[in-house]
Amino acid sequence: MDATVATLKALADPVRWKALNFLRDPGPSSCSQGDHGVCACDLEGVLGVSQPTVSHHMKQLVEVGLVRAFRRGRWVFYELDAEGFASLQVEIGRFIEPSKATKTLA
Amino acid sequence: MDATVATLKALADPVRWKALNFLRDPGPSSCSQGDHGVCACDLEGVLGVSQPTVSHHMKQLVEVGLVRAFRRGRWVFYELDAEGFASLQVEIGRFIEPSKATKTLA
DNA sequence: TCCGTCCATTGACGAGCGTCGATGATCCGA
DNA sequence: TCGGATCATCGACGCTCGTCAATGGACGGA
Repeated sequence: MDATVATLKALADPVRWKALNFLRDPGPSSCSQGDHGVCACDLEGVLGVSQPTVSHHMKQLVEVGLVRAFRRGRWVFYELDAEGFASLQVEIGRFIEPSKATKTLA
Repeated sequence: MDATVATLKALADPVRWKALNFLRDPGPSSCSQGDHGVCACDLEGVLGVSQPTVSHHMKQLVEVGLVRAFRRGRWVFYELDAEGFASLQVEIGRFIEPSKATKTLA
């Protein structure tokens, strides 16, 4: 359950949220090929922060399992990790159903 | 979309996450009647923080629409707001479906 | 092999946030 | 009306986190 809080903390940032939305629906980018994520160099311009800050934020998103990173030659490509969002959606869904005695699973 | 980040920021805290889990499945409490939420006085012991801190955290959860507060006489009762969690679940779900061109809605 | 490009790491600064003690506001019972 | 109990607000402290400039590391082209 602490891992869930860490994932939420990674989501709860305007810059990272903007980055995730760009990964979900990137426009025509310079380096990106479209089928294997978005180049890191594009994020610097989209997010409006410096290159070290981009690296810092993307590292956090990777660590909590919301983003996957691929190295292709000199470039690093990022793409969304659906599993991380799916498990998070499950955790949040537990607060919606009234009281189904959700203690059957550890 | 900024409101979503604010909601996530409210979720991304260990104390508030613990409070929400307690609201979802409270044990036998002293003040609580069970059908209309949990008394604020119980939260102080459960969360392990002081009373002003409890008030501070619960205020944030109410402001973002994750918790509703009812005043009954001298006591304040809190209960989960399913709508807040539902809309948040929708926002997160948008990162799961591959590329459905989700820009049809504003 | 050398150099340029791209990304990661380091160190430091400033803002924001969680926390508490003290105090104020409100609401019953006596 | 008075007093106690419950919650909200205020002010202050300390820590965490986002940010950048500077530097380091890795890769490919010349």
